[in-house]
Amino acid sequence: MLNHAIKQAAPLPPAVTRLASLATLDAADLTILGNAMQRAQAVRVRRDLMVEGREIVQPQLILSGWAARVRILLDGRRQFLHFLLPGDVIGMSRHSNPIAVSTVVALTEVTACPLPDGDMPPGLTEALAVSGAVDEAYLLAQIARLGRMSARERIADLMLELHERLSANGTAEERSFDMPITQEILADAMGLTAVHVNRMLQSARRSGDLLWTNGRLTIPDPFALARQVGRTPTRVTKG
Amino acid sequence: MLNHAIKQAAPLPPAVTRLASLATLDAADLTILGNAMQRAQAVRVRRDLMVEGREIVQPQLILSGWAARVRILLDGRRQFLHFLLPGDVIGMSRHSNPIAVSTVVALTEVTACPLPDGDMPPGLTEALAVSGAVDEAYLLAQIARLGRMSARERIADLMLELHERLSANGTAEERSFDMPITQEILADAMGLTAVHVNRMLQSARRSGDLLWTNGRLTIPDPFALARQVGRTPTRVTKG
DNA sequence: CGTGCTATTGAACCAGGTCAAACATAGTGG
DNA sequence: CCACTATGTTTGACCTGGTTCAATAGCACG
Repeated sequence: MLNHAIKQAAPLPPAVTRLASLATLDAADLTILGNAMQRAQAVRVRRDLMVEGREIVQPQLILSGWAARVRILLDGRRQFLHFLLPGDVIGMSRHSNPIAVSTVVALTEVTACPLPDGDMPPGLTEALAVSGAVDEAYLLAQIARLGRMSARERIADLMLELHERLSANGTAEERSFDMPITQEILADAMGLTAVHVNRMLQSARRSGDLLWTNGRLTIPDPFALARQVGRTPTRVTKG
Repeated sequence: MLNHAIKQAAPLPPAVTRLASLATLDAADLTILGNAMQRAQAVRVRRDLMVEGREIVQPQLILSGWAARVRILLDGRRQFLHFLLPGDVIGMSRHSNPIAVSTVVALTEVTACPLPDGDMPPGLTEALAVSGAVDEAYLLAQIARLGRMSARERIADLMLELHERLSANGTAEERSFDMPITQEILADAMGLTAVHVNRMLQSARRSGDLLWTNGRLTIPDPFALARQVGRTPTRVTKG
């Protein structure tokens, strides 16, 4: 079938794949999205996409690369709150004169495009609303991880979450995905030190739970690992 | 002035005070709110106001008492994600067929009323939107606390947050407020054990930072304590 | 072929956890 | 009015998961 052949030749961009997984998008939605993506801009590593306390100019959609929401304490301690992957939205808000409640920094080279902040066709509106709900669910998961899981569990649980999220945007394999971050960044996301993260990763590798080489993370048996840490997939809508 | 006299005689309920602090409410907003509050219902301690994974029937507004969002791990470990105080809203969502992403449990006897989930006058709509943004800010603060603060700092920071929030709904004094929870609940909110919370509270009392007696918490010098832990007030709108 | 990250390893240390017992305090029922 | 129970707080002794500090090694890049 022609349609099929075309799809194979030109797969959807990850950001579109993700949004389409959250709500049904029709032609009008895809047009708006396509236009927005024309205005994509590159952001270099370590540059901020958004700064805590500053007015939010426009919501943005991550098209490629990894970013993160981050808080820095006065003495320099750093906590990553949430990773932002292709298809994730930043700076959405439903009220007037919003200011950013966290800084967003690029962890790799990132491309992102501004999103119209006014009215949008219903499919896209719904997708963005669902995206917001999913984000909240991941924030809650992060709290439970930091508050009540051991270092081993935190890392396993986060890897499963990333696998789930990258699967939703079509950029993960069945048991592996690219993870272009350092152990130090992972440590600052998990409330641990880089040294301890290193030791836990080695221990996880020895036990066959996780392998991380050349920027690629492999989870030999995602299902078994999920059972082991008591993880269930994140859902925000019925049906 | 008569108006003044009336206000003194019948101060606004905490929930209204809070919402009015988030957006300008006019007569139409107050009418809707007043009607909703007629349908207030009591919820007993330990009862759930909402269960993770179940469909959200209707958003609710907390009128009195304390509740919390909570996650329980498979082996029974418990993490409170966020405290819910009078004026807080639960179960708001912007998408269709939402399911609850966390359980909400009453920590004390609670009264709450259902909120219309359709269209509302603009002031109330804005207040609820701002409320959602504030909630998100507090979730982020909780992540930073659990991930990167010491036990002492976590407790001090949370107490300052509660003081800020209870001030916004008019139920806190300048340097104290009622805190009707146990040390074990506090521990499960801070990712600590009850034993350690107890020791930290005693140490905080000895150093004059916090006193907690007869269910009332006193912060002798909130301003100094905030400076000490590097805390700045939470803001989500400009102006 | 130095310079700057990132990853790895070892050894000593400590914040916070665990376990167990004692000590309130408030109902509650007899 | 007093035992009896239940829930919460406090204390002590000991233990461990994770940190700290420091040194080494790998690797990309100019």
